[in-house]
Amino acid sequence: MLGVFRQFGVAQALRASAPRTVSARWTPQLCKFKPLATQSPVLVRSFQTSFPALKASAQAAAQETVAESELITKFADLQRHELIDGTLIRNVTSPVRMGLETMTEVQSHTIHQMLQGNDVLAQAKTGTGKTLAFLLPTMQNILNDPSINLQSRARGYNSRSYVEADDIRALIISPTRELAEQIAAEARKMTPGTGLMVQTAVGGTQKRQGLQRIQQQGCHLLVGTPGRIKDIFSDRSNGVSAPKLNTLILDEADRLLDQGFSEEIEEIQALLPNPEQVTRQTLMFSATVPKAVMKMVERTMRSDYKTVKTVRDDETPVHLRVPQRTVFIRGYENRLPAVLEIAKEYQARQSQDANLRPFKAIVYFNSTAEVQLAAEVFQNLPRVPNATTGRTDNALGRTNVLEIHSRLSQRQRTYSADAFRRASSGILFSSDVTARGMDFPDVTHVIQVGLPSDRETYIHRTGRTARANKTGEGWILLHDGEVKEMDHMLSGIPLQEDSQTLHTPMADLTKDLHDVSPAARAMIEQVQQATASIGSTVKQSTWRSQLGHVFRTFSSKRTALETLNRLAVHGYGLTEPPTINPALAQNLGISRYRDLVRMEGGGGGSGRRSDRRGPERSHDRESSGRSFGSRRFDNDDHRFGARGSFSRRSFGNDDFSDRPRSRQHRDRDSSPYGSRSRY
DNA sequence: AAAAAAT
Repeated sequence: MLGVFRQFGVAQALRASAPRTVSARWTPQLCKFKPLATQSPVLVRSFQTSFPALKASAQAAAQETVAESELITKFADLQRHELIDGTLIRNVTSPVRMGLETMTEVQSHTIHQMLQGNDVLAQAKTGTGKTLAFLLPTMQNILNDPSINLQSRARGYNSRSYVEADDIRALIISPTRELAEQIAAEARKMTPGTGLMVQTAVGGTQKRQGLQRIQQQGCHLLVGTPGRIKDIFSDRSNGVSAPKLNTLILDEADRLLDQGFSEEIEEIQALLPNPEQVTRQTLMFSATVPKAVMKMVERTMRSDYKTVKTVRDDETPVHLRVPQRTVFIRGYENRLPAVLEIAKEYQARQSQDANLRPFKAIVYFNSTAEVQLAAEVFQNLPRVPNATTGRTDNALGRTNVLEIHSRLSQRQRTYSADAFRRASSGILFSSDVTARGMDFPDVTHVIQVGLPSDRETYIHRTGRTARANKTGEGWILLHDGEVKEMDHMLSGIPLQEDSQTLHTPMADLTKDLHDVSPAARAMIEQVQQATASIGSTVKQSTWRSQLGHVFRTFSSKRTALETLNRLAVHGYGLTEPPTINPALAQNLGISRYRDLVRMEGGGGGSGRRSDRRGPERSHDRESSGRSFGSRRFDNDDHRFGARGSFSRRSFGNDDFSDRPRSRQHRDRDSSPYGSRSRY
């Protein structure tokens, strides 16, 4: 079977059995080089690039979109037309393996273009099977090469029982370790019986062991993260190399090519064989292609690259298809109670409605410290004996509480990812490590706590739900102060304000909770109780970790400070907001808010006032000679004692009714927003 | 002070 491909090559197979392809519609000039077309598509391509006229015509062809009717849409047909090896197709279609039958639009277009030997920029939405789209043709191209030493052949014909470590043919780069592992896992489902070896190279794992595995088992496809890949390829003595690398794939290309990653990607490319000597196909997958990234794309890919854009109407992108709700919260201290309430409200309905799937949510925060704190709070939720099960359950019953972010060891990260994948019900507190590409089955909720750093991130996070024809819902918890930025960042996204479903978001946690409904009050108190047992150092650093993001997303620095200060006291239960380094305050542009900022300096947090005053004042250039800040603390201290674990002492924005400015802000921004239906 | 990513 493989012999057929080797003998005739893909190009001929395409012409013979699938005449309705791009190559068949290419302009007559191409026909002059007919003999070449019967050889491997790699040769056709390298020829094109060296003839300007031909290159131009190829570009013209690139503009044409392949008509829907001319594309192969069933995996089985790829085998029937002898485009893809039967074993590969069996692995994809077999019910006991991947069980796939029909290709998604991205898959059919990308596979088509790749088998033609084209460079491809695929703009595909999340959850449309991008991984398979590039793995299948990549593997086929490797199998097409007669010089490839496959695992089974090695056993049969060679004295050695392994394939070489220096025969990497395809390199797949991903922005996160988990995504790399996920891609490799999918690749390994496709390879049984083909003799292809897939290996990973990611950070956080034993480098020596990884190298050993590659050396002993060989490697045709290497999937990894930039740092480790660069590390491995820079060391020429480890025997791992890719002198015949024919395929380079950048998954989540927009991420890999943006600031912070692009340099490393270029360094990796410099370590790979020169594409002038070893023909190389480059593929980039990206849900969005910002202008800044386009420059890198054009620098990396051959000029005749093809763009695959999926525009079919019935494949609406997840972020336009999934119901998404905005919940306005009174303060940041309402965030975790609101998350708890979303979970409980759904669980209550789910227990009554067999059609609802078990609660499985990813909760996104913008800093790892926040993720850690939230996970700890939810793990600490008070447990009560459950009469029916005999176990002690917390408010969420048997829901798995997991966390994932870069502060965890790779072991813990892998555990969390696997456990959440397997869990039928669970809540995963996450940083943006899982925002892109991760495929957790059956996620019912994506909850974003605060605005993400950019629009793309919002869309990618939301894309973790409603995958594989399932439904899902998106939630975002926002403060009034973030509305302006939200309008800008998330314009055009169908967000609907929901002020009905939940009761905790607008509760005033700076006051007694007697006018809050008993159920909501119970949730707030459970969160407060769970928060109380966490150390203040942790809370202080968590608080500080949010500064940058908050001042970027709030339109008013004053409101931002008030929000943060309330969070510190009424959310975290600290006696006073943490101090801020004067230089940092300067950077954040907040040093003039002397009544709201506690400047770091001298004796430290709980020291006597006189200890703090000196250095603080000396640093503040905008000082008018009066120190409201310190006075305020002095006054507050004797007015309010710590009551229980939560001080009721007000700080900064005492409450909205006391501050006409804040109220005005709310009235202006919140109400009109709430009443206008944007869709 | 801030996701991620090499040790």
